[in-house]
Amino acid sequence: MPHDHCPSCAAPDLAFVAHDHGPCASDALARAIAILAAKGLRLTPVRRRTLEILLEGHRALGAYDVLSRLASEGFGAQPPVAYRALDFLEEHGLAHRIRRLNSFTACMHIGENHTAAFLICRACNAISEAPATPSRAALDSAASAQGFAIESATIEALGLCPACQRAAA
Amino acid sequence: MPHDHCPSCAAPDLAFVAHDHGPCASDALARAIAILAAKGLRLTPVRRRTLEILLEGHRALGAYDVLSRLASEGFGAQPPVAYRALDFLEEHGLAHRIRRLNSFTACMHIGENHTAAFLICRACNAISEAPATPSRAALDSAASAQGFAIESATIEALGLCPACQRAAA
DNA sequence: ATCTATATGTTATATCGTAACATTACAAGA
DNA sequence: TCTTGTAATGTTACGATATAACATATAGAT
Repeated sequence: MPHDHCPSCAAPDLAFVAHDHGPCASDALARAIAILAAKGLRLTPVRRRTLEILLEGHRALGAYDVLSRLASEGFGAQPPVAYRALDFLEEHGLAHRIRRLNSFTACMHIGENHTAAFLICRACNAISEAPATPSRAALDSAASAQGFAIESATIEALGLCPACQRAAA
Repeated sequence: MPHDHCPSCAAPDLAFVAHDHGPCASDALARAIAILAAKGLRLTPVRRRTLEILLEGHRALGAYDVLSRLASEGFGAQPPVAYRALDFLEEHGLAHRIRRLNSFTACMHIGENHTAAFLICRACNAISEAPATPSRAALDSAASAQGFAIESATIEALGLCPACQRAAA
């Protein structure tokens, strides 16, 4: 369900475009709070901080990167601390796992019911969450041709963002 | 480039269908030999055996699974032995990496120039290589809307194959 | 205030993957 | 045939990613 009243839905993904990132982050955080409240789930300090860390940029962070940030801020220092927070965020649609990088990124379309496709720049590591509806529909159709029932889909592309293409040329 | 003269191109993927698997494997091996010969590359004993192991079924094997098989047959017993063979096969289109499972599966469409989509049954672990052309086209179009140049795509779906859906019902 | 479910923290270990370097086999030219 | 450069295989050692199992603490309900 796209929100046409909000900037992040109307506009294409800004990951590859210079922009004021503050609103991206604060908007996402506000949505996260609303969604968890609606579901009766708790955005505890570790979880909130983990989400904020992911929201610092359009990139993916490994669990151990997140962990060292958390540890330096007084949270637990062992892997399950990070994995649990990240898994919670992913389970409730606030973050995504980037399989290609064994890492995690904040969801930029919180609250929209979506399959995400990720464009991963191999040069600058920026990650854009692209509209995946058509791609997902095509995948659904290939799956039903074999009688396969999809429960979750992973769609990721590795390549070069516009700026890094120019830099490489 | 589909081969309409060969069974594996004309027919839909057989992973979820009971079938005589012998031809799948021997056909794939024959194609692998032809392709490597054409490129002047060597299908050495480890590489060949690794491919044969992957070709034993429509499923994915972890690098360490492959490694223990290789080791038990007198090949080296250290991880790089398996990873090198697997990476070689992937690089030349004879095998695919399944990101979702951190594992590898034989390519069932060797020699066809394709982006693969994988249907992964979470109950029986069978893996089907589905036609991904439409899905990939949609992804390309989402990428170019952001000026992103895709170099490689990962399209995977987790769910239930027909037989396991019936078993679950 | 107590109870219960949830969340956080720990130790320990499993699993996946690669860097660096020594040794062996191979193919191509002298 | 013999050298010789290159590719392939093997090793040790380690780094990176992830989870099992269990102890402690906290929030919210009664």
